[in-house]
Formats: sequence, structure tokens, C-alpha cells
Amino acid sequence: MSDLLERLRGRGWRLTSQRRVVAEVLDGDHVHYTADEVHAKAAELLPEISRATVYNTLGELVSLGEIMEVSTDGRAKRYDPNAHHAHQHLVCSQCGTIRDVHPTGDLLAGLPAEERFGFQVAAVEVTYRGLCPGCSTA
Amino acid sequence: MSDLLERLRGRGWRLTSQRRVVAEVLDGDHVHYTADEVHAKAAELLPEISRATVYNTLGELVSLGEIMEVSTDGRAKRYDPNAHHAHQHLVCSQCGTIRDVHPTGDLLAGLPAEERFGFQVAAVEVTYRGLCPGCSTA
DNA sequence: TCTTGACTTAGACAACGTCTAATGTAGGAT
DNA sequence: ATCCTACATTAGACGTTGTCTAAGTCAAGA
Repeated sequence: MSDLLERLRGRGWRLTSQRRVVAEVLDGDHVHYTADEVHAKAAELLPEISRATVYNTLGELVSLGEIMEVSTDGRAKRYDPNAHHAHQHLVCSQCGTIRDVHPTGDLLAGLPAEERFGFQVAAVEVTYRGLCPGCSTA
Repeated sequence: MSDLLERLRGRGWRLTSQRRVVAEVLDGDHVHYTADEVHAKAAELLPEISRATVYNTLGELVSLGEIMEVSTDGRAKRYDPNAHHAHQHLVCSQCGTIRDVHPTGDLLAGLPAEERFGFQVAAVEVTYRGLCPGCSTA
């Protein structure tokens, strides 16, 4: 993730302390935080950071393709730092935790042309739902 | 859909004019409306219907399994009257319209056991994204 | 027809996200 | 090293979507 800052500077980004902190929060483990969680964790490192800046920075990172926006339910979007490798999501129906998974095969192949209704299909998202080990025993 | 009202009465529902109108709006073509769109169309038939009632009725129909809630983006949820047949969704990235599609093959088969992390996987949702004919020319 | 508990209503409230105008600052120019 | 300025940040208003509450209404059984 340290080279993320390099990449961003290469694209003309100003490296402000706020952007550095947001990048640092997204780095590390692979939990997918909501924007508010990112803001809360960023504020531990830089108390005066504003919500607007976190939203702005997340939006910019998404359009640069550095992170992915995931909305598996109707609630707050979550941000997935693992944007450089194609993957899908396995979501616990009970507690909402998300794991990245890598299904095999061509996901687009299942949709025949006569089922595409003239759409230019560009992407496929698959969400597997079930109970995680913790929730299935409890 | 007329038998929907019968089924609901069988489950102890009071058949109010508001619920009748919401069911009527959901019937017919297979577009997936947002709650606000359902409210607007219901209000054409019954002008004094309130937003709260529409939300309540939609929620009740969802928990009864009569319709499906679809949230393909972070925006408003849409309601799919075609809840009794398994299907997936094709979404326009531009305007958000949704079509029901029926991909071939076993969608669960793509996820090998070592990628399930001990989850009891119960369901798969697939969202195909692309531009609809209207948006790709405009 | 009466009664009652379920239903509906208006509008306040909550969660999530966006926008604006004023202020601050990174980093190139001097 | 300092200055300049365009870009970034901020607080808070605002927008959208959805939920909740208290008071009034009504479907349907007695």
C-alpha cells in the first residue's frame, strides 16, 4: 500500500495528511469498512479530519480503481481495498461479515445472448450468501 | 396476482383499499419499481395513500415471500414481483433499470469447498452490469 | 350496528451521502 | 526561503431513502 501513495502522486495527487491517513486505514487487514468506519479510524490518527474529505477521498480512490465499492445490502456501502484482483464476495446472512472468494470458470458464460436484451454486459458480480462458522453453531 | 389478495386474506390480512392498490401496482409488467415509484403510481389510483403505508405493505409482502427486495446499487431498493421463480438481474449502470434473466448452469458449482471458509452457502445472487440499449446509444 | 384491534396517516426523525462557500495548504515558481 | 495559486479541506446545510410515533380510521367478526 505504500506504493499506492506513489501511484497517486504520479497521477497528480497532492499528498495531504488526510489522504495519507485514509490510505493507511484502508491498508492492513482485509475487513471491508463503511465510510463512517473509515472516518472513525482516520480520526484516531488525525482528529480534525472531516466526513466530507473521507467521502471525497474514497470516491477518488474508487474512480482510480484503487479500491472497490461493495453494497451487499441496502445499508452503507463498504470499501474493498483488494481491487486489483478479480474476486467475488461471500456474505454471512446473520452477522454481515464479508470474505473475498475466487470462483472458477467464466461467470459471463452463463448468460446466453438471447438473455442479454441488447445490453452491453460489462461486468458480473456474484454474492454467495450463507452462515459463517461462528453464526451456524451459535 | 388476483390470487395474491386471496392468499393474503387467507393469512389473516385485512384487505384495505391501500393494500389492494399497492398489489395492483406491483402486478402487470415486470419493471422493478422503487418504493417511491410504487407510491407515486399508487397515489394515481388512491391519492391520499401515505408513504408509510407503501413502505409497510412492501415490507410485509417481502416477509411473506410474495415479492423480492433488490438492491443492486447503493440507491433506493427495488421490488421484484417475480419472487416465485429463481432468476438473476441485469442492471443498466447508467439509468438503473433492471431486467430479470435466467443464466444457465449451476451457479454454486463455481465456488470450490476450499473457498467456502466453513460457510454453509445457501444462496447465490448474480448481478450482470452493463449499458441498456437506450443508454448505450444516447 | 357495535366494537375493537389492526391499519393508515402526517410528519418528525434517523442513516447515509452530497454540495457549498469559506478557509487552508502542497508544491511549483521566483 | 518565500510567495502564489490552484487544489484540498472544513463545517454544516441539504437531499434522498427509509423508519418511527401518536392520533385518528376502518374492516370484519360478534
